[in-house]
Amino acid sequence: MKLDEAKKQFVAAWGSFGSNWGINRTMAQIHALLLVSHEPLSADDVMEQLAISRGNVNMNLRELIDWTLVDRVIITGERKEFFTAEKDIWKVARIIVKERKKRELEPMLKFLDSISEVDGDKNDKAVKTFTEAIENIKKFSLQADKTLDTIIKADENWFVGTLLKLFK
Amino acid sequence: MKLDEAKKQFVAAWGSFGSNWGINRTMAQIHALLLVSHEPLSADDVMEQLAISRGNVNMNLRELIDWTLVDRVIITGERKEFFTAEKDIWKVARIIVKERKKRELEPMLKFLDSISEVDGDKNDKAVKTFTEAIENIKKFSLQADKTLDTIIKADENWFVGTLLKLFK
DNA sequence: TTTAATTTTCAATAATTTTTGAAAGTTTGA
DNA sequence: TCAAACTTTCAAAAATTATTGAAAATTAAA
Repeated sequence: MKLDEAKKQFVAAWGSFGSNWGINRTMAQIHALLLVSHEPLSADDVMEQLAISRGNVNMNLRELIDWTLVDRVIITGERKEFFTAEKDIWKVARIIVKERKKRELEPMLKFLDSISEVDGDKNDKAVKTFTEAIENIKKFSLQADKTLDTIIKADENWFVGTLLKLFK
Repeated sequence: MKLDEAKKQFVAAWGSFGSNWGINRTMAQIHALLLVSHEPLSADDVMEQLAISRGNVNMNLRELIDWTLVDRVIITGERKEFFTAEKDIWKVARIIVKERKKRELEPMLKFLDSISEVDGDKNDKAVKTFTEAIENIKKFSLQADKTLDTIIKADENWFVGTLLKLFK
């Protein structure tokens, strides 16, 4: 397969993969494009290669920078800004875990606390089912939170070593 | 807080949580409603409590059953079908992991295999960057696949025991 | 400064996804 | 068998989300 064709397919696949995960398609495509580029790209490069508008590129690049998945780079002698993506996939995974935890899990934990106390007889089956469900979800989420924290802090070697051994 | 109010808030929260994860909001809301119900609900109950149409309820319940998150139950003397959700949150998590792995990770792995060989000089920086990126993503995905398999097979005790200890 | 290059914003528009609801299909009891 | 109860389907409509592109803002060279 030709390099350009393979790149194109990868960008498309990564885009649809991302959109399963609440990340918009274009954002994932730009990320994919930068992941497989051997040199930094300008906004114009991205516009051209993905055939999308300047505004769209700008907004999604900003979002990627916000996630710390992409960095602006200065190229001497160039007026334009250029962009590169973090290439270490373990680091990428840790960044995504960290961001999603912050944006989703932590608010959920806060919310669960806020509804854990309901009026009424604790022996009432309806009340009991509800409070037990919430308690279990809270326990689970706290555990997930801790586990994810450890993963975020861990490096690849820890992962491949300890965890892989554990999961033989 | 009153039980009904707490339930309503939980359903709304679970719905928006779900939609971050590529699960449609209504599907997540129906799941939430069943999670905190002490008795099975009929399609009419769901329609009424969530104020949504019959068709919508039907389609999303079918999807939930397909995911094995919800079961049909027969109530003697009743003509209608009723529905309950799996209440064990660890089991729920394992089901979701399993389904998403099947629907997303496995196709991605297949795809990565299909583009790993590109024409051209292996010393060409562009080719090298691409093949290395794909190889790394493949390695990562294979590792994730294995790890998730172990999690799917594990039970809660294993989780809380071994994994929690590991993650002190 | 001034001006040209570049980036950002955002209202309008387009694309996509979800929901509705009525008609068609199925099941069950009499 | 019939008919009422219930479930499923799916085209059209509504809601949501993403994209465009031109104008405004910013930046940097001269």
